[in-house]
Amino acid sequence: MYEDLKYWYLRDHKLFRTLSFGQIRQLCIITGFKKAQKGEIIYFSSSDLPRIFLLKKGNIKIVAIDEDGNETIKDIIQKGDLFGELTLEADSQVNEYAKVLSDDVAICSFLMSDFEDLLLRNPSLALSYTKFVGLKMKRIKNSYANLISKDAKTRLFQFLKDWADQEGERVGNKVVIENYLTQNDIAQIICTSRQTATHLLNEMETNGTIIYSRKEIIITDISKL
Amino acid sequence: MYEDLKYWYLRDHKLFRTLSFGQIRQLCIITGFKKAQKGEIIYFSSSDLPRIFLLKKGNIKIVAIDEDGNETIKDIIQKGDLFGELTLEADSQVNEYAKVLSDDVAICSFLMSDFEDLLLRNPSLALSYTKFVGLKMKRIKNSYANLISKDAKTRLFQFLKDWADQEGERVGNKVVIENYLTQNDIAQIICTSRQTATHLLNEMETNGTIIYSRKEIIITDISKL
DNA sequence: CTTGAACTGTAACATAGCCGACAAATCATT
DNA sequence: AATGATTTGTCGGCTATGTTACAGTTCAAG
Repeated sequence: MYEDLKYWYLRDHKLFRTLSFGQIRQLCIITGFKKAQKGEIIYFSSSDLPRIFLLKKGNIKIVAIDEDGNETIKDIIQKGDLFGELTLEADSQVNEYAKVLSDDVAICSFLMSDFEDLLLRNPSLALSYTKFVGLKMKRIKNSYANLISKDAKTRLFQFLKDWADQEGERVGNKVVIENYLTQNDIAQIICTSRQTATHLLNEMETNGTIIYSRKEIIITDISKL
Repeated sequence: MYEDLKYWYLRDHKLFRTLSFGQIRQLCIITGFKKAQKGEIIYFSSSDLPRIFLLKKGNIKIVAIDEDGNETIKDIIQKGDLFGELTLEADSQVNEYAKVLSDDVAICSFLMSDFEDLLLRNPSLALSYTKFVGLKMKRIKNSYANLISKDAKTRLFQFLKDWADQEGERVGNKVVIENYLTQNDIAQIICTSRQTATHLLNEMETNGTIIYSRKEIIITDISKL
């Protein structure tokens, strides 16, 4: 594999910026690299050694399947995000897979054990990582709090706002979001039925709050939510 | 303050067991210690320096108040748990307080900045701590997943099961739990109205699944849920 | 033993949103 | 252009649960 590329990818991530180039080189922990196309499904085989992944390009969704076969969207991972067992604790019984949402995707990965070694040798990185995991936790807490106490409409609003913040292209008060999700995906994310999501989106469209298409979503005035 | 007591309290916590007595002594980060009685409310004043707390004795609940004045139970903290800003990231805008549930309570606390220093000097502790936060996250994820996909009855069952696991005194298939929660508390934890909780508890009592009183809850046969 | 506050019990009513069912539109593939 | 698969639109009935409202119980404190 291209040695320089490895380092570049790691340095690029905000978590690793504190490390010197020498340190990264010396530690050199990347062991896997993968490209995939839209719709492709990536399994986390539990038999395999536990890994941490870094999404370099594109978007994927993490889907969990429970005992009854119901699918839930656990997470939407965006460019630059780390994912996988961030808790550094292998957890075999969970049944999850990742599905590629964008046109294509680049993922690199490293072994959890290697990463642990790295953390042990770099306390400041360990601290950053702890904060990173903490931040992730805070986000999850927040979004769940929303799910529970608010109704479907508010949840959709909140979701659109978040999405716009993270990925939207803002022009004045107008925000354009590239829409790589189906209405069903959106429904699953905000935890409602597909029908309700459809209904609410159409309502917003007739209100003039958004312009919806399969390619993109335009929020006509973000300041009005 | 009693120097020995400090060390003892820290060593006692599973997170700190990896440290030698010398290390703890040398680092010595405990700065606060507090006792409180049932019903007392402990505010986390945001003006104060950010701290991490360790509950040595008793139970408390963390309650958050949102913009509309609604109260939600964020967490139930039990003996031996760490709480406060576990993410090591001060977060001022959250409006939370802690209320003492058990007869009395002992809490010790240390400054977040001191703890950070400790982590920086003890990478293996940092790693343990990360895993600890991760575990906490996993628990939260699970309980929220429950809240969302299951109905109130299932949620109550799950809650009772968890509670029994954590604190129940098991005699054969019978489990006795010391009940320091009101039905309203339970309702808030499983995210339903007080009335529904009451109704479900009574239903379980007439079924013979549980024997409920304000002092204790007896699950007649844990194996049947 | 009394009194007030905090809990617990019960009922009637309203409703958000789930579900099933099907039609229409859009997209990908040959 | 044709065909099948996926996604979106729409409707009505149904159920779990929130809400409002009030009465009965328990408990602590004087």
